[in-house]
Amino acid sequence: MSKSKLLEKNFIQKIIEEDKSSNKWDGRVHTRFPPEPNGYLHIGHAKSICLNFGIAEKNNGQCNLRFDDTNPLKEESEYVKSIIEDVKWLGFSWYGQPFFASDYFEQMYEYAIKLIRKGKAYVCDQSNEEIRNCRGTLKNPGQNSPNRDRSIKDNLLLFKRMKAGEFDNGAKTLRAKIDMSHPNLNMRDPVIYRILHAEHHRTGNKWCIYPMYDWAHGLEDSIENITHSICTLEFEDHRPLYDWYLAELGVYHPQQIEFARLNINYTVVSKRKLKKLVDSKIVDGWDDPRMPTISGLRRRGYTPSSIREFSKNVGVTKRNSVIDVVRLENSLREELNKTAPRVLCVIDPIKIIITNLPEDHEELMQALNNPEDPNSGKRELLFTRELYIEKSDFMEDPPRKFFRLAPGREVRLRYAYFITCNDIIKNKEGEIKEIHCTYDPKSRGGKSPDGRKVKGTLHWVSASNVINAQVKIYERLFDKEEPEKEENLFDALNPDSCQIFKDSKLEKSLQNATNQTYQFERLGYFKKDSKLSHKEKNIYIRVVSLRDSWAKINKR
RNA sequence: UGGGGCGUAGUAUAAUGGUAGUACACCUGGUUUUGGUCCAGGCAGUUGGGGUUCGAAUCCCUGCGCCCCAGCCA
Repeated sequence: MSKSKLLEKNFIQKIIEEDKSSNKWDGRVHTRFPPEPNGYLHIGHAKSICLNFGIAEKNNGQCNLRFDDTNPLKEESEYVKSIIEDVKWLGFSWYGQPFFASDYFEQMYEYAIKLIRKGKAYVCDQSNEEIRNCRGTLKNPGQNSPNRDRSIKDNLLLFKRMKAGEFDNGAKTLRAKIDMSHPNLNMRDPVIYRILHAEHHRTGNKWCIYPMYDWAHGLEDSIENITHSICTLEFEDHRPLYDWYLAELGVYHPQQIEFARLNINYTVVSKRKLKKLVDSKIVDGWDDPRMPTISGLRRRGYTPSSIREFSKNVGVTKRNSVIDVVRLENSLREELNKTAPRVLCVIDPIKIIITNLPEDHEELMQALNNPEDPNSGKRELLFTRELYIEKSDFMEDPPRKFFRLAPGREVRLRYAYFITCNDIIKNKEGEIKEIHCTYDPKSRGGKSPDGRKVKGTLHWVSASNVINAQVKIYERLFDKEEPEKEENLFDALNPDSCQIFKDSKLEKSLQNATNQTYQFERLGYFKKDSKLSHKEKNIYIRVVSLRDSWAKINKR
């Protein structure tokens, strides 16, 4: 708590505190989260959501959820639905009902007429290409449109005819009359309305002219009485235009503040690129557990609180930065370590025969449900002559630092006995079929009365008391640190981002498993894939691995 | 000088002109029936150069580097 408290005062919060003390907005704080419904929300949006809703919460203000749906060509109600679900899931509640920019189309249109009447906007006949050619370059000024000095009367008439649908797509635009030689390209007579004969997901065919972002966004903020309009850095250049429109209209004028968007290594946070992954079927939809979408993280097993904690910890500044993806994973591990019940499961099994045990031997061993939580209680594990352990926990010819089972070596079976490997049974192909061991009856519970120490403790399950399951181990989707920088996104893909184990053996107690996340001891956190599992089939996915210092040593 | 931003350990982020701190990563060691957790310690930083000042990450000057902008996308 104190740790995160220190991190809470970012530069935006400071601005807000200054505004409060100067009573700039009568002490109000009203933010908004304004997604365009053209894709699913991702972890980058989560940061923005946590910022906007968090700032409002912290300052006893409100935050609107507003769909910035001004482009009928890209937007769908499927996305609206998912966005609502995702924001809710993250644990935030917005002010009133969700708002839609499209609900303000009429008002925006009236404001445009007001601007025309003021002589500050004109209908332009130039084509897309002509406008581009006349815009000038970064270093050279642009040229005025031939229609720039059209009379107010003509502009009014033409604009009404645009709205009435008398012109084709792209035939005319409404433009602001600012300055074609302005050093900021956004101020060179920007387009306010374009003609788009397209069906809108909410207004249907009522409109054939649609407002551009710069025009629409400030008005939306103004109409909703927003105080602080928080957006990302690339809109810094648009702020002069945001301010110009609201000032010319003489309407309520919120303050736009820009912050740096979230970047995470080994992942992409671009709706366009994520859509490409979905459309090309490289992933199993927007909610594929490898996707950095909110829905993907949810299916993967991320908790809302771990995402909120992460968002808070990465901070809010104006510098572009790249956050290490392990910080996201760590915030999840930190929570799951405290909450996840432990079980013993073998993902990639190999059989062990305890040769000094009778065939029908059955013995119940006591196991802690969670060593981190003394109130979590105990459960029983069945110990029998035939067991499974993890293939990777045995080596025929182990390196020095391998603490696990090997010929002649003694290890502990968690919550059970010490066992020693005596023999290896192979098939004709030379593959190991079973490992023969003897157990030390005096080491029951995992302690030896003679004080003998063993270095390794292995997880295991009884061969006669298991649940069969399929387990999916996900690795990062990209193996390049900055996949966004790759010329071809697909070149950055990790070919082994999903490994499937079809013959995993789960501890029997999991037959009553709920949808919660369990720790498979020594392996990581796992949960049932609620989308793919059904009664006859168990599919578990690895939510996140445990920290693995052995893997690190082994790599060297 | 087209315009707008940004430069603090490997990464990220703090520090009213007053001891450059924190987290993650990395390295040591301790505890441990999870090579997990936990605990202790270590490594490591103000973009360069000037100036103001008793004192500069912070103020001034001047370099250098990085990001964004020429959609009728948002």
